[in-house]
Amino acid sequence: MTDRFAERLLEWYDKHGRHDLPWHQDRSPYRVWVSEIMLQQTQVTTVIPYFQAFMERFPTVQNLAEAPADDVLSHWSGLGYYARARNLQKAAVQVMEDHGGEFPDNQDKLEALPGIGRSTAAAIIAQAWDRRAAILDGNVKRVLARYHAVPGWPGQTTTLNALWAHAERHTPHTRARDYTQAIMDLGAMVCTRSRPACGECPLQGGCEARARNEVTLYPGSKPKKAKPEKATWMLILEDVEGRILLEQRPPSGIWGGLWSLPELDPAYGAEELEEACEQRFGLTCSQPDLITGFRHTFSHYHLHIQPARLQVAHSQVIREPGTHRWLHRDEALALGLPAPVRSLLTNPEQATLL
DNA sequence: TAATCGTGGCT
DNA sequence: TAGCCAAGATT
Repeated sequence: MTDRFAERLLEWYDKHGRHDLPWHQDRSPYRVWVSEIMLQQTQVTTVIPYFQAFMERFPTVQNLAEAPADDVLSHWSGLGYYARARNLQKAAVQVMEDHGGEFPDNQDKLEALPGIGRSTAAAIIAQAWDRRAAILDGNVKRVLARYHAVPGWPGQTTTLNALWAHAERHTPHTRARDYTQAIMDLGAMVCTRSRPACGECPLQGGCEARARNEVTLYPGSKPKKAKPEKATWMLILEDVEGRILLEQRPPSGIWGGLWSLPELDPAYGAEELEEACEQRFGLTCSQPDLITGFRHTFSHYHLHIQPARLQVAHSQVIREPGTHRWLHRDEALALGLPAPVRSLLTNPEQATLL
């Protein structure tokens, strides 16, 4: 290193960085790990309340390893990317069984745990043990792509390799913990995606994109593709006692492992729903009431959700008994539910009959 | 290599 | 307001 990248960055961090986020007090490997997983593709302000509740319910890795899977998922409900929650508990079990309850403190063994990749492993090493390890999250990618005017978008291998090389080279041998926090804070607070505050940046003197007056051209943007439109029936099956039928989704795929409302193929017409419920669940239902549908946008497609409410005479489900439950509304909301299902059940007054 | 996996904030 | 994107990892 011939420039003073890390030095300038740390000086800025001491004055302007974030020093008191919830996971900054008591930086045990367990707390650092949970925070890093929650923060994957998720903004800090969203994570904070989830982190607090999660730590209160699962204070140690042993508590997490021994908890019911439903309990873990319910604490993740609304946070998204639910494979993170499933992997989190798998990893907790591995830490207990393979590492005697102590987190491994090196890159390779951390990456062997499910849900921990190269950047997250490095973040844990730097934050928990204050040892040198290069991270490369969205903030660091943006800072480095601008500072070095790295062409291309980070999805390309050559671009990604270049960014990793810069990340490794800039990471200092001292104050590794502060440095990793500092470069993320810079990306989040100064070198932002839009309207970066270059005038307040400690690295403005060496920033190649700024020298070219092309800051917002970096990093390159990912090529956009049209999102396909999909549709589904979402069934609100209600028995005479006001209980609702919940169905646990398969472990992989969208909302994997979460409890949700039963769905039917959109190829069914409204007049066929009653018969379909009979076939699928062995339930005798009333004619469906259709509720105003809505469009839910995912990263890769749009999903038109068409709710239908049916009254059920006797509440028994013959098929797949382990994956269905009749629950009252408040009991259902205590489970892990997808966000649109949660809002559908939370605001029934918003549901207009068609 | 490219698709998949969620939700909420921002513009 | 519709699209972009965020403390990425997995398949």
